Amino acid sequence: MIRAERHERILAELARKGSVSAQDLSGLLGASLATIRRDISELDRNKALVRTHGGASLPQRREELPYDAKVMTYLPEKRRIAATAAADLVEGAVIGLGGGTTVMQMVPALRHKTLKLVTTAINIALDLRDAANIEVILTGGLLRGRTAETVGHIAERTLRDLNLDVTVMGIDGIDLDRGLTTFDSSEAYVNRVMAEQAREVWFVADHSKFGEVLPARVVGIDKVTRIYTDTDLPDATARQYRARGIDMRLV
Amino acid sequence: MIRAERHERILAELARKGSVSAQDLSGLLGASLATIRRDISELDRNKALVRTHGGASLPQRREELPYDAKVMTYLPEKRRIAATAAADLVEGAVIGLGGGTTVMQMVPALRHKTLKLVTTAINIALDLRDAANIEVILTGGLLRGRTAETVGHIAERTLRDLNLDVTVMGIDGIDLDRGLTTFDSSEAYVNRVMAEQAREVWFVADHSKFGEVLPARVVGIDKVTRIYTDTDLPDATARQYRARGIDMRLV
DNA sequence: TACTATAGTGATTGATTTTGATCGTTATCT
DNA sequence: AGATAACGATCAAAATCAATCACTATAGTA
Repeated sequence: MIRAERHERILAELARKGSVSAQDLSGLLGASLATIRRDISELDRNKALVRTHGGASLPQRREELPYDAKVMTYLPEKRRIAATAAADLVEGAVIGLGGGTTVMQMVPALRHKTLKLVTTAINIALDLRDAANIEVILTGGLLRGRTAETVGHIAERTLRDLNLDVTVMGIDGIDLDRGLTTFDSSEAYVNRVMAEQAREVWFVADHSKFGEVLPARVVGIDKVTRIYTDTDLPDATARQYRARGIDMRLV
Repeated sequence: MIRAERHERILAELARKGSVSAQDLSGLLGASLATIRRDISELDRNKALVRTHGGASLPQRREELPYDAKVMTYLPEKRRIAATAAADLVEGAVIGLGGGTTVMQMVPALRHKTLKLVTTAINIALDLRDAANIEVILTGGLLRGRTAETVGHIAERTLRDLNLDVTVMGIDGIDLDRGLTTFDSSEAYVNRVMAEQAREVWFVADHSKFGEVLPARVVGIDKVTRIYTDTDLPDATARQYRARGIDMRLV
């Protein structure tokens, strides 16, 4: 039996039982324990299963965060920014939430508010699904694996039928001339629609995002009504944005 | 038996009974008291249960308990059923997936296939978002907290524009006369639409769901083309369904 | 064809982890 | 308080693991 076939059958057995011992696999596949262990180790490296003492079991895919490293940078600042922005949302409002690590940090502060949330990010939706006074509407659409956000015409159509009081975005780049920009153009487009449907657009991000220009444009600066960022933003920069009529909140 | 299996069976026993003695577990799993105690301690550290004098009992967070118990009941059967149904999906097909604990168990087996999935359940979407050859489309709509499924007109509209090869449903009740039924009428309606959009409807559930009739009707029996269940289903019952032209697969 | 390089497999060995039994201590029940 | 059961700590036995090496199959090269 070739290795690829053994791997498939190990995974099939795992899907069937939840966990298997190396002994059983050895008998089942007619391969030695050494070979089974090598197979299991390799599949473990590929994250297809988790190796345990005596065999293997299914990986627990419980609500883990999609970003990991990105989440950690400027985390205290992100928390302050997110908590302040969340507190400023008026009760009962209809809020659009884009994806991004900073917006994600709003979740704990949103939990006890009364709001109607419209979001493209399924991890935000999952975290807030049991909040008593929050109504969560998912845009739906094609799911992007990296960011756990939905994009495409389905998401767009859902958004076009909704009128939002405020859209809160945490985008990778903001620049006076180039506006809000991000990596992925399909995500950029959905975020643009969400911004267009809202009376106000709030931008939340730590100071490192200022001056960053990325490939895909979301909206121009003039669409942004308010910005929450941290106090490390240079005064001169803050003044430039205020001159464009944006309500700057440094926390 | 490896540790992962013992842990799962301890939790299953706990979900069923509410509390168990170390003595009983020792007899049930064929492991010594010392090992059972070590297992219980470990599960207690992971907050999966609470250790008590003489055994273990369920943790206090009452919110999640009904769902956890539902996941654990007939888990081995659900795994077998789900893995078999998943393996029978032809590569490249467009599949509709409803919610439910049995459908959820298809995730590990779906991971390595090439499919286009349309689902109302965000936990399924989240688990499969990083699968290489799977395209996940979320219906979107209003999120129901208890089941993490989306419902309402947004979900319906998304589904109406899609043609599915197969819809796989795991519904709480199936009855020859009353058809597929569930608790929540809005979830029932979305599932009905998903069934209507599909060329085939596969029903997956352990044998305990047969004969159950719940308030909200999804579709009649005649809409179901294939049923996967476990071998504990009485032969007479299986024959009745076969007489209605349904392809019964007992695994 | 014969030779060689390479990768995969299975067996062996000593190291490591897990397990089950023992025993003094602690908790629970009457 | 006394009896009983469960507990934690400890240790030896058993199972599993990692590392290594020899054997086999295959492909490529001369």
